[in-house]
Amino acid sequence: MLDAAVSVFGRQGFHAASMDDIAELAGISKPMVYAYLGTKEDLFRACLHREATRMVEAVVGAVGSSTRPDEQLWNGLRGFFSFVGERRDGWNMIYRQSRGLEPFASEWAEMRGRMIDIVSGLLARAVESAGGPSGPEHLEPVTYALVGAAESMADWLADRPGEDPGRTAARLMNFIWLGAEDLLHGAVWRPSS
Amino acid sequence: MLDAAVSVFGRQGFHAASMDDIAELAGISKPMVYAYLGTKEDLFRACLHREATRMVEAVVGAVGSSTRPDEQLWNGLRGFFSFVGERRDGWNMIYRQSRGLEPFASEWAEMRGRMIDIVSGLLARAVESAGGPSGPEHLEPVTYALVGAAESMADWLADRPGEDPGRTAARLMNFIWLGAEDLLHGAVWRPSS
DNA sequence: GCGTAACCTTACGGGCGAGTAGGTAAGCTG
DNA sequence: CAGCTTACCTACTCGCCCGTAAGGTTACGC
Repeated sequence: MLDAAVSVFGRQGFHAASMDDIAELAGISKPMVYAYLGTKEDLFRACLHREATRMVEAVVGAVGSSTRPDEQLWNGLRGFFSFVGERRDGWNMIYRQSRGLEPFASEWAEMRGRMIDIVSGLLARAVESAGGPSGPEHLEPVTYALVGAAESMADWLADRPGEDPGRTAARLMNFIWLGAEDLLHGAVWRPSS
Repeated sequence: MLDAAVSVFGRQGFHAASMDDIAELAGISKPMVYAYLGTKEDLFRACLHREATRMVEAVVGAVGSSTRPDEQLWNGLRGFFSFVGERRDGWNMIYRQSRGLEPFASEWAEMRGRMIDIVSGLLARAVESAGGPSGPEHLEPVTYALVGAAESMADWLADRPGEDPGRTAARLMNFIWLGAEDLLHGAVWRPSS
């Protein structure tokens, strides 16, 4: 039943989706939806919460307890891309439909903040183990860049059913890590003039 | 008048925004809005088109005709972040409100595709001038990663009025280029096992 | 056979907002 | 000044869709 809601919301968005559509897809009638899950807003919130939690769990679970920072990142990315590959609708809902929608902005920001924190902590440990120079305020924007890159590639992946999530993760990993490695050791790019 | 619409749409989203709100903010009455710009959908489309065009122009103009690939990328990023810093509402509209909204998905995809093409072409020249190995099908996903990273940092920037766009561009440039440079010369990261 | 309770339906109220009809007032034209 | 055009507004219609009230169906106790 939440699945039906996620599917409809993911495809149509909060406003365009009607409760009748959701009820129909779930194979029940509208008052049942209200009986079980309350208003449309409650329903959307519940869906978003569930999908976001699953996503975070997928990533955290994949990162696991491996030791080397690059391996942690690699595992996390694979977990993330697998999640997106498997749960298209959930991803649509989180990434394409919840962002900037006023009643849910705080929920969304909180869950994305959790994601940022995970990655940020991961990077911090990487910096530490490499003895690099960056303080936390250098780290935060870089974390956003990394997460954004992953999201964008996930979206690319979501529209290409033939692609292998692992392969996509490897591509991104190359891009990130070969850059990050230089950065971790203090290399700096500067404009020429 | 389009400015008013962009502002309201950017903050509220297509559905939550009412034509009365827009008319009021523009200082005219609703029938005027309809007379000049047609239906709500037309209006949204016009706004999106204008803002996206301005954004692309800002980037293309900033890339200019400089020669070195890293300089081109650097200039393009500065143009992009300046745009976002200056035209908050436009950015909100493009990035937070148009994505995945069914009636506008094709418009959005087209304009983002243009952005992707620009960056992709830029990368292709960089690869060529470095004599690197990557074919175009390796290039496309990397372009998505790069664009996604820029978008995410732009969003980070949009919520932090104190930040300097140039500084943000430099951060991203470091992250991207020090990674890209390795890649351009054929370096590859691999999982350990 | 009749109450009744759990469960689900159809079918409606009501509000909100897109889009419009029709009116007002001011500027030309003769 | 009469007649026409332009520019704009107030005030309405109408449809959509959230949320609910009222009614039907099955299962069980007595």
